[in-house]
Amino acid sequence: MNERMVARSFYARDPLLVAPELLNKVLLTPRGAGRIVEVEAYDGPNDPGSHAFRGPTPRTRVMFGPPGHLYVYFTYGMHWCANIVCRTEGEPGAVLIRALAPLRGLEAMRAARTAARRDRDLCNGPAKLCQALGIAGTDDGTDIAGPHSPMRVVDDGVRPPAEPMNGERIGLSRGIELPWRWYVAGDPNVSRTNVPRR
DNA sequence: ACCGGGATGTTCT
DNA sequence: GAACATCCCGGTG
Repeated sequence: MNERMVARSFYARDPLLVAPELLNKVLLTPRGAGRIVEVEAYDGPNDPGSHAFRGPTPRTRVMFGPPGHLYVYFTYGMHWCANIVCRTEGEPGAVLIRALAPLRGLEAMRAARTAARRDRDLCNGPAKLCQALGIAGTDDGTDIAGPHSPMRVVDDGVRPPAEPMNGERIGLSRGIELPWRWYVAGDPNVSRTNVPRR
C-alpha cells in the first residue's frame, strides 16, 4: 500500500486542528507500527491542562521548539507518554498520542508488555503504547518530520473519521472541561469509551 | 463489569 | 511536600 509521510507543515498548525486529523494515520517506529485511534490536544499557554501553560521548563522545552518533534515526558514515577509538537517555535502546542491499533511488530510489543493479556491491551493507553514501542526519555525531541526520520507518521490512504468521537480529556485536574480528546468510534484499542461525549 | 488503592520517582511549589 | 496528561492488581457483584 502507498504510504505518504506526513509533512512538517501538517504539524505547524493549531493542535486542535491537527489532533482529529491524526486519527487513522499510522505511527511508524523501528520497533513496530500502529494506527492512531485516540488523541488529545494541548493548547500551550491557552490551556491550564498543558505542561506549557506556565512557560518553558527544562522538561517542557521541546514543546516550545519547532513542530514535528516528539515531546516525551515521564510521569507517575514509571511511565512515559509521547506527544507530537505543533504550531511553531516559541508557540507551544502538542497532541498526545493516547492509543494505537497495533499493525506491525506485534511480537516485540507482546515481549515489551507482559502485562497485556490480549493484543488490544498492547497500545490502548498513552504509556502502554510507549512501552510497547520502546519510546522513552531518549526519544524526547526526536524529529519525526525529517526526510530520513526513522520514527514518523504516514498516511496510508485511510482517511480520518468524518465524525470522530469527542469528549473531555482524561486524567487532568485542570482544564478538564475542555473537550479536546478525539477517538475512532468503535475501535477496540481506544483506552476508554465510558466517558462523556458530545 | 466496576471500583479502590498501591506502585514509583521526577518536577515544581 | 504535593502533584502527577498512568497502569496494574485484587476485591466485590
